[in-house]
Amino acid sequence: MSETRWLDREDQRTWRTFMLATQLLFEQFDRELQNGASMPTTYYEVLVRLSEAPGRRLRMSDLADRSLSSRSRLSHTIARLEDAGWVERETCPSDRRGAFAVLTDAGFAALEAAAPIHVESVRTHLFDQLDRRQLDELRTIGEQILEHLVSIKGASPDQLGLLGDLGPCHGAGSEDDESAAMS
Amino acid sequence: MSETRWLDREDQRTWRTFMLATQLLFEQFDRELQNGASMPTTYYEVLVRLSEAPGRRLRMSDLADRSLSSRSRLSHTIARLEDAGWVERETCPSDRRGAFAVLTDAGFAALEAAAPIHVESVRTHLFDQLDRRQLDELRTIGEQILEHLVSIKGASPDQLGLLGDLGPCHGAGSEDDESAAMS
DNA sequence: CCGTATTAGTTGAAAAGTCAACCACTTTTG
DNA sequence: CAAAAGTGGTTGACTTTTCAACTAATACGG
Repeated sequence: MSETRWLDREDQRTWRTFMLATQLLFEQFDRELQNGASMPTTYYEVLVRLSEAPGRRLRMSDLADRSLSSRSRLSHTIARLEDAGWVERETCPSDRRGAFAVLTDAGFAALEAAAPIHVESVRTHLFDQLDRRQLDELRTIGEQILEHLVSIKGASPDQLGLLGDLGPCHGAGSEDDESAAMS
Repeated sequence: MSETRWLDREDQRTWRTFMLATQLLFEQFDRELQNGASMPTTYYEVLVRLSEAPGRRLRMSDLADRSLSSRSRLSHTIARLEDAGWVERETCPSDRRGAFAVLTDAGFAALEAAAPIHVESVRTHLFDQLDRRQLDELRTIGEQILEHLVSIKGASPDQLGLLGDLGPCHGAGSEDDESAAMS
């Protein structure tokens, strides 16, 4: 085991700034979603992933990956969402161990109410604060980190399903497809 | 209330990539600190902030801000850290409501053991994946977001104390001052 | 000074998250 | 095709976090 590669003053500053900014940024998003739509981000994540899945349904494991949750956590979360009437469980015909989580109409309505709040947060506190070049830079940085994490198995390709069908971005997609844009 | 400014395909991709990458990155740091040093990041954060404070002590509120924790949460956390023998509470002479959290020698030792693990994580998964230009870019982006959040009171200047005396980075500081470098 | 408002910090109960054990069902394999 | 191994998902106990209420001490305004 070799000598520790400590961070020098400047790298230290970069690291702390990055950590602080992202941390506070996500806290801000959480707060605004909670205050404006009475919905925790964990619920929101789940509802979004379901809403954009075919048939508004997803297998539990699949949903767990896409919403960056452990299977266990998702089980508990879905239980709460069922109580709220936003999601229902359905057994899988082809594999009787399996279960689907299905978004209900009430769940979709709750999501529709919450989405504008959240999107506005993301615009205001992230996109509006950076110029095009910085946003490109940020995406590239994210992609590199992601690629690295996948390569060392710190991330599973399934989690990348979160990126959806958002192809490698030479997109001619419809801009106003609301149901696919609520992230 | 005006029309929602939805994200187009490309911005959507940027946002999700950023979110996914940061999320998984921090999860990776947590995992490696937990596996390699049997210490959750919440504890680590607290120990670091204490270690770099004068006298290795900090008022509870101050520590709460710097470790990005609520006061309540910090109270509970410090209780656990006291049980572990890593921190002690001390009453404040000048304000009898107040309390200090003080890092013990055992706590400092635990931190010294954990720090190399964590620094190596940050290097490997963040710094080693980006070039100098990208790191500069990332810092600037962080600073802009931070400035914005402070301006709308999404962040308190006290939390910026986290950035420490790391002046605006024209640093001629000693590189091997271990006790100040364990972040 | 006295009463009111603030501030520092804690507390306990409820909510959410983690962890490991566990069913029930599939798949593999000898 | 039976036994073993693996997969999908849930459960319950335990830990951590949140939330609102609370104590105690300081600050402020008349």
